[in-house]
Amino acid sequence: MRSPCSDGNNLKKGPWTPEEDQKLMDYINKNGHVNWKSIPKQAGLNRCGKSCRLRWTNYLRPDIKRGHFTKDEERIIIKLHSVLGNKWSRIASHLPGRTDNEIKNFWNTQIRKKLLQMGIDPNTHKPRIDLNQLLNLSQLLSTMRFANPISITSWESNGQLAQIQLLQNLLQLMNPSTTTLSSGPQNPNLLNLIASSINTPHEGLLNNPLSITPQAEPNESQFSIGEYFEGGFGLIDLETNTKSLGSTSFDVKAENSTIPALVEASPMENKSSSTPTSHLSSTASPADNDFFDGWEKFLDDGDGASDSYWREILDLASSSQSPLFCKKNNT
DNA sequence: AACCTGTGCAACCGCCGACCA
DNA sequence: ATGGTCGGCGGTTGCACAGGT
Repeated sequence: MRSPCSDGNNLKKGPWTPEEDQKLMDYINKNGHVNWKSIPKQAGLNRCGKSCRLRWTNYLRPDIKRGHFTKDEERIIIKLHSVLGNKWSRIASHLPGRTDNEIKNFWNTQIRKKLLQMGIDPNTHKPRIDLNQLLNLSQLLSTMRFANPISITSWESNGQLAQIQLLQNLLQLMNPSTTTLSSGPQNPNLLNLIASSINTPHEGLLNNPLSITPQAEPNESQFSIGEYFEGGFGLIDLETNTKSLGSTSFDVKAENSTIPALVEASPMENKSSSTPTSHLSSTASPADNDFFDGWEKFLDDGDGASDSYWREILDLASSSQSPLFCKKNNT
């Protein structure tokens, strides 16, 4: 049985007038709201109960805090969203005076946009990687540079950017229209390998505890720094693009951290964004081997003239101490 | 001045789970 | 056990407004 709001009766819809607001406020202030369905009739409103409830909870409630979101609120929202996903009411429960609707709107109109501009997938809270971005590695490096400037700087000073450039060239060869690689360039294994390779082994996953205050449900209140960065750049100041590892709301105990794992920005992955899923670990996975197996197959399928050239590159990659390929060495 | 486009936000819709008879 | 009702939630829509052409 559908709610009367959806039926073809003569109940009013659309924006509320000041008179309607006053009627609803007067009634609820006097009688409270036990049964929303009965409220419209008793308050003299030609609205459905659902509409009244929405108007009250999102607008008329006396404890609603209106106005712009503060920086702290913004950080909390991003942080909680990285853990909870689109659970707006749960997020709102951590922000006194803010409604789920308000937070949802704020996310969709502002935070989401900012994250996208920063190259961060707002669903996964990770750098967005698609083929175009892979082919434009400078953008990727720019994202990584602010995520972990020390690491990137050391790469540059070690001349390892040349190897990154090499990787870029490799990727360019994986154009779907020309490659015979069965798994294809969008293979998550490839992207994961690249991402995991970028995490230098000496930095590793720290798994230092990171607590959120006030305490909430266990899965909301505690997660590791590794999960945090996998979960997103929650504490990055969106205005300045600088990391802010201390705030009034979060007690961040670990500052030294790994570069966030990179993932493929695909709709399928976004489906599972509400819970932090397992991503790249510091140990190589079979997926890594699949990547190299794929390359070997690619080489085998190629013409003989270029074989030695590509095999040389692959050997170099396999034996390199470069962070880019360290996972292969770990196997 | 008129039109177009983008943005922000209030409100609605449809689904789901809890509760109850 | 079942079906109806209700409240809550997340996704989506539509409107008002601002800024640009």
